[in-house]
Amino acid sequence: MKVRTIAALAQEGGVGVETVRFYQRRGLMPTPDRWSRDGVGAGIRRYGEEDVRRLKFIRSAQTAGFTLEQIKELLSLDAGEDRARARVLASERLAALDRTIADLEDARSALRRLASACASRDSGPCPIIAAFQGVTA
Amino acid sequence: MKVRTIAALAQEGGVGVETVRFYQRRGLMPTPDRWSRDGVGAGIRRYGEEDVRRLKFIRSAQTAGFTLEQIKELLSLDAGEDRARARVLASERLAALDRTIADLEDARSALRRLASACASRDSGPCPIIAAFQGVTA
DNA sequence: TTAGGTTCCGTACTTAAGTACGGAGTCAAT
DNA sequence: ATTGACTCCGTACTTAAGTACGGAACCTAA
Repeated sequence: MKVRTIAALAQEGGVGVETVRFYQRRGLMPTPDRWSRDGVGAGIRRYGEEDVRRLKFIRSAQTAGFTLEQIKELLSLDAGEDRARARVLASERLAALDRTIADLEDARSALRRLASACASRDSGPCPIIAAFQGVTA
Repeated sequence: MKVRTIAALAQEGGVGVETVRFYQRRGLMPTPDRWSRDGVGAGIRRYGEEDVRRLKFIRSAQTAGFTLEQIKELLSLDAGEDRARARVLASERLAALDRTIADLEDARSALRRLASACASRDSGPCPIIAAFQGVTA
């Protein structure tokens, strides 16, 4: 099993070192014991595959719109028995996500209107505010 | 033309009074002159249809992912002549929006996997972290 | 005309998610 | 053994977008 320093872990997870530390403080990532290969001195903390998976999960869950607090709960559920709670969190987020996606799709069509309203020729104002009228979001 | 107080304006725009004030401080909303119907005293500021449209536009543009700073620029473009700049802003945002929507759709399918992975029966842990593996976002 | 609800304004506080800093300890290569 | 990079840790700062507060001015209905 490959071990890595916090910098290598952070890089694999696509975040900065300080962010990993921040997740540790918030209880989302473990703070493994320090150790040195030669057993001399206090050593530094080293990280494994599990930590990489965990870190990547945090990033994906964030993309899904979970807050760090909720992700923390998800991580605890991953190890626990409470499937019902997991389903609740997933389906609530799913519903919110569907709303968000719908809103963004409305926004996209408003932007398309805007782009084409301002496309023809190169002089005079284009009605930016008007391009967004009628968007319910 | 109907005039309204700041509270009525805020309500039509779906925001709080303090938010309207905040937009004024940031230069996104005008701060109309005060006046009283009977001409006595300093009066209060009153708002019209244009302000309502402007406020609603700000909210929609926010949904589209523009920052307040960018929205401020859009508002100035709405009155100006720089169509090219408007197209740049719109198309940049459109590209970002497409990426975001794609990411959210990935997240949605991960959540679906999660929900169904935790659906069957009611005991034992469900692999929350694993349900998100393979999501590029 | 007076009571109460609003408005106005400046200033301060909040939240989420980082980001930065500084000094001391540790590691790896020369 | 030294040097330069990296780690550790506590604390402080940042950013975006609000939210809240408090006192003075203002407006409206009774």
